[in-house]
Formats: sequence, structure tokens, C-alpha cells
Amino acid sequence: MAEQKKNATIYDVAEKVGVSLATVSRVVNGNNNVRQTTREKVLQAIDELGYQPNAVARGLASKKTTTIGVVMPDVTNVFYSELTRGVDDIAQMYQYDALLTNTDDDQDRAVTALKNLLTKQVDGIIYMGTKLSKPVMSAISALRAPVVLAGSVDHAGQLPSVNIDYVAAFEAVTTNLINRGHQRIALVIGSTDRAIDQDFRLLGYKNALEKAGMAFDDRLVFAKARTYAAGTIQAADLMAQEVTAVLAYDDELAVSILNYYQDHGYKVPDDLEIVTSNNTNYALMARPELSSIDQPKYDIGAVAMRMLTKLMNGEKLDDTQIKLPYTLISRGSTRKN
Amino acid sequence: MAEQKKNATIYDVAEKVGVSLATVSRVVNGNNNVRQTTREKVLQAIDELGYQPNAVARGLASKKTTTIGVVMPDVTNVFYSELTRGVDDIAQMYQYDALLTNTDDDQDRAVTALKNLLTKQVDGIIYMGTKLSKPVMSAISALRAPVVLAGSVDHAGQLPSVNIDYVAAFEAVTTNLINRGHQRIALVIGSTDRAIDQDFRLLGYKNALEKAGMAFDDRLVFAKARTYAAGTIQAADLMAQEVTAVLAYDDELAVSILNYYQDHGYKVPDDLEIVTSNNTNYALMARPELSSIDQPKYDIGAVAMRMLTKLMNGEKLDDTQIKLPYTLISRGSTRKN
DNA sequence: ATGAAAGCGCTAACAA
DNA sequence: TTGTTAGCGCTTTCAT
Repeated sequence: MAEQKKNATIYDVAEKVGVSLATVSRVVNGNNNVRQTTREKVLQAIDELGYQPNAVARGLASKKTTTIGVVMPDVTNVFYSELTRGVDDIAQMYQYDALLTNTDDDQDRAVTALKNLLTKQVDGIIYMGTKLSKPVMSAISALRAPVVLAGSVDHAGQLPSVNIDYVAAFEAVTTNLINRGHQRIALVIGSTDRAIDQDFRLLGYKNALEKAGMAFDDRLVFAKARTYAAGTIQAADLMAQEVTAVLAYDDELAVSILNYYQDHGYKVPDDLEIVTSNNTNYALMARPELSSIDQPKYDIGAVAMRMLTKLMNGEKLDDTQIKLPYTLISRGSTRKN
Repeated sequence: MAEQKKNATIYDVAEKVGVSLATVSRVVNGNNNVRQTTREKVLQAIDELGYQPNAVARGLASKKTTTIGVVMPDVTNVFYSELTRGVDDIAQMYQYDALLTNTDDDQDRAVTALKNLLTKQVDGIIYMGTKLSKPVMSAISALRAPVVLAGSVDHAGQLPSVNIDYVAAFEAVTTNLINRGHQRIALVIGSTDRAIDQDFRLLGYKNALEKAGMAFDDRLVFAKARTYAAGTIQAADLMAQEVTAVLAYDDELAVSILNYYQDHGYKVPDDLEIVTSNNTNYALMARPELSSIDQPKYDIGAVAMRMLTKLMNGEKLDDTQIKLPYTLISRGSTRKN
């Protein structure tokens, strides 16, 4: 006695109205070559039958799935989830759905994800990994669906991307720290084989040192895992290096460093100044609150998705390397200039 | 001179090997009715042509898309993103892809999302909204694809769901607080029109009061928005009610209350004890660290997804209302018993 | 303005 | 073991 929910097809609608399926297809797709009266009859039949076009069949026939893929390291990281939120909102606005895949920044998984997305015939992809190894790059170029990087860049700068000017931001923060007299400023970044870390964050940091005539000391650069637990371990290393200021690329890491120092009797910002760079809620919840570079995370995702819609429409982009404005927010974890 | 990336189809493979497309289909789908030697030839041709089955065509023909939908309030909330992580990992394991939709717990958006997912012919859905209004419930029952609730329940308890025993957990925490002499214990939950809040969290709280012979005072129940900013506002209300203990259902909210009190000179846990219930990183990052109910968030998502795979396979479930074990974690925001 | 007909790339009976 | 033949539900020329 189970209710048989047989879906109405375009044939059922056509038959009911007494027109061909081509006509039904036209009204469904907003084609104007339909007389007003027939359009109305079709619409009514659609309503009565509860007809919903089958997106899969449509995708096969039209070669457009109105689905995009989002490849990211980890939804659980607030930075990425905020980017994703921006992507998803704009995607919904343009009637796209998003297939999400977590890769943990593992290059093999990223390649697998990309290939799989290809199989599913997505119309485009937002890629958030920070690492972009050779295999990943070649998987991307084998894609024939447009790809936009959000919060990331490739070394060659060939792929469209949306970011902030990491070089300038990291240089500015470092310079501020130098101006307040710091000699031993730690830089905490992701692994240095990533373009975004190596070519941007680290570069900004080095630029500031160089302009101040200070020597670069690679023992002050920390590039480890990005977990709260890993932060605690790194904090011990930082302490051993007797740094007096820290610039961290991730908020969870920054909070764990902050807590470690305070738990060991250090005063922040008196004994240690600390600046983070994602300005998530973590920065606000810490005590003292963390000074931070403020990246427009949601907007980075939103703009990337908007770019992707254009690309999927075959439009050319004037500018493929978008840099959104960032700001520097001064809070309790740093001293006043 | 653009590289023409024409995809190889099953026909190309069949032709190259000199067999019918049915045979190719068989080897692709692991059907055993293929002679070993032909299988090898087909495999080789597939490799040489770089043939990748088109999932859309396959979906149309087989009526299975190997895609599921995930409907959630907000990826940006760590609780949900952790559930999602569990869902995604198991989904990947079983070769499903997940379409993600944020609803902000807006019932209209949830209905729209559900209908859209229906259109895309997903094989199943994981639903994470905590609100389950009539329209949403009827959209779900119109779905003919299985649905599993993760971290949520419907009033009637008809939909398969994965949770912890919220009643027991909230009762236990409240009882502990009562045992330490508190008379005015605040309960901070989501809006009371949700089953999970009304029928579970609130019930557990009331049970504890009743067993202790204490009167229930609805002025001690707070049900507002779940944002860090909203938390600050609620904290002022809590203070006005002169509560001495707080049990909050969301970590960000709990941290904001904690900070508000401490910023106003209160000592935690001496002047106020506070317990939260999601045990995300926020609880660890707060100072003092927050005591919390520990829900196995990742597992809730993972188990829900596992259930969904069975349902999608047409298997019957022995138990549709899964309650995973929870624990109570005592940290600095509460006094010792 | 409307219809006929040929696919889109694949699965799944059914035959052989 | 392998091939033949219908579809799956829709879009899209091309006629009319």
C-alpha cells in the first residue's frame, strides 16, 4: 500500500495539455516562442501534476549540470568554512549547487577529488587548497571546466584567484612590530612549499626586515601543522627562541600560542606581542583579544564564486588576479604604537 | 589552437576493442560475466583513451546519482562543520559526493533546498536543521529519498536520527550544579519551538529541578540567537537575573557569556559557574577552559551517513533512533564537586 | 508559434 | 560470455 510517488515527466505535461514536449520544454526554460495562452495552459498543467524537471536528464542533454565543485582542506577550519559560506551564498543566488570535498590538503586526495568532480560533469570548481603541487596543477588543467582559487594562489599565477595582498599585509604587520623595537619576531606560517606561504607571507616578512636593515634568521620561521594541539608544541619552540613578538597565519594557532604563554606566566602584550591573520571569532574570544589582519573571508569566497559564474558563461575576465582590501585591527594583544 | 578535450565515451572504448558497449559497461561496473582476456583488453583501451564514465549519463540510466544532499543551518558554525566532516568522510568512503546547502535554519530556505535536491535526484539526504516545521516535514516526506537527521530530532520521532541523549545530559549537568548549592541556574538554549530544545534540553533541565524539589522559573530560560554578539546581550540579561550558574547549548554563546562576566569583574567559577555543551575548540581556548558536555560530533555525522548508506541500499535499520554516548568534562569554569 | 526527431552517454533487460 | 535494443528525461536543431 506504499504510496507510489511516480514523478511526472515532461511527457506527462505535454500529453495533458495536448502539445509536444518541445513546447513544454520552452516554457520551462523561459523561451519566448510560445503563445501566451499555451504558456498558461502548460504552466497550469505543470502545477497540477507537480512536475519538477529532472536535473540529471537536463544535464545530460544540455551538458550543463548547474553544479560546481568545492575542493577544500577542511570544513572544520573556520577560515575555510567562511570562504565556503561566501561561495555557497553566491552559488545559490545563481542557482548552482555545490559539491563539497575535504582533502586535508593532501595532494593525492585533491587529485582524486578533482577527477571525481570531472566525472560528475561539474560546470566549474572553486579550489581552496593552499598547496598546489604538480599533480594537482595538471589535474586542474585536464579539467576543461573553469577553476578559481579562493584564498590561494599558484606559483605561476596562471589560475584565476581571489585573495588579499598577503605580501603587503605581512610586511605591514612586521614593520609595525619592528617599529615598536622588536628584534626577535617569529613568523608562524604553513609549510613553506606552498606558494601562499613561501612567495607571499614569508616574502612580506622578509621585506620588512630588509627595509629595516635587519638580518633574516630562519630559526624564527615556524612552519608546522595547523591544529590547536600543534600550536602548543610550537609555542614551546617559540619560547625557547626567546621571541618577543609573533605573527601567526592562523587564528587557532595564535590562540594556542597566546594561551601557552599566559599559562606560563607571561604577560601579553607586555612580554609578548601577538598578531594573527584571519580575524575569525577566535581572535575576539581570546583574552586579551587578538590583534589581526582582517581578510574579508566571506567576500573572498563570494567574489571567487562570482568570477566562476562568469567563466562558466564563457565570459572573459578583465582581471583574473583579484586582491581584495585588508585591514589591520589593533586589539589587546599588541601595544599601541 | 585551443586543445580540444573531447571526452572518450563508452562507444569509443567499445569500438577500439571491437566489442559492444555492453561489454565495456560490464567491466566498468565490475560485472563478472566477462572473459578475463577481453576484460584486460577493455581495461587497456580505457587506460589509453583516458576514458572516464560520465556520471550524469549513468545517473540518468541507472536512477542512482551517488550523490547525497546535506542541508544544514550554517557551515560556519563549528558544531555543524564537525558533523559535516564526519558525513563527508564516510560519504567519500562509500563513493558518494555531498551537495551542501546552508539554510540559516530558515524554514523556507530549507524547503527550497529540499525541493532542489529532489530535482537533482540525490540518493539521500542528511538534514541538520534543528527546527523541523510542518512545511519542512512535508517537503521531507515528499522526497522518496531517505533522510537521516544528524544532531537533531523531530517531535514525533519518526525520522531516523543520530544524537546523544540530550535529556540525560542536560539533567546530569543541572543536577551537578544543584548539588553544588546553586539556586538560580540559567539554561541557555535555542528557540523553544524546536524539538531538540523543548522536548530534550529543557526537559532534562526541568527533570533535574523536579527531582531536587526545586521550582521551575521560566525567567531563567534564555532562548535567543546563537551568535557571539547575541551572546553578549543575553549575558546582560543573565546578570540581571542574578544567576549563579549557566548551562549553555552552544560554545560560542558560552564563551561570550564567560567573557562578558569576566570583563565585568566577575570571577569564574567563584561568582559564576558555566557549562557548555558542544565541547568544540572554543571551550578549550577560553580562559578558564569551559566545562562541557562532550558530544561525539564527528561520529554523529559519520554514523548518520553510515545509516543513510544502508537506507539507500534498501536495507532495513534495526534501530532508527541512535543515541551515541556523551561524557561530562570538568574544566576550570566549574568548581569541583 | 509549434512539432518531429535525433541525440546526450549510459544501464539493463533480453536474446543469442 | 557477449551483443542487441530499449529506454532514462530532457534539450536542441530543423522543419513547418
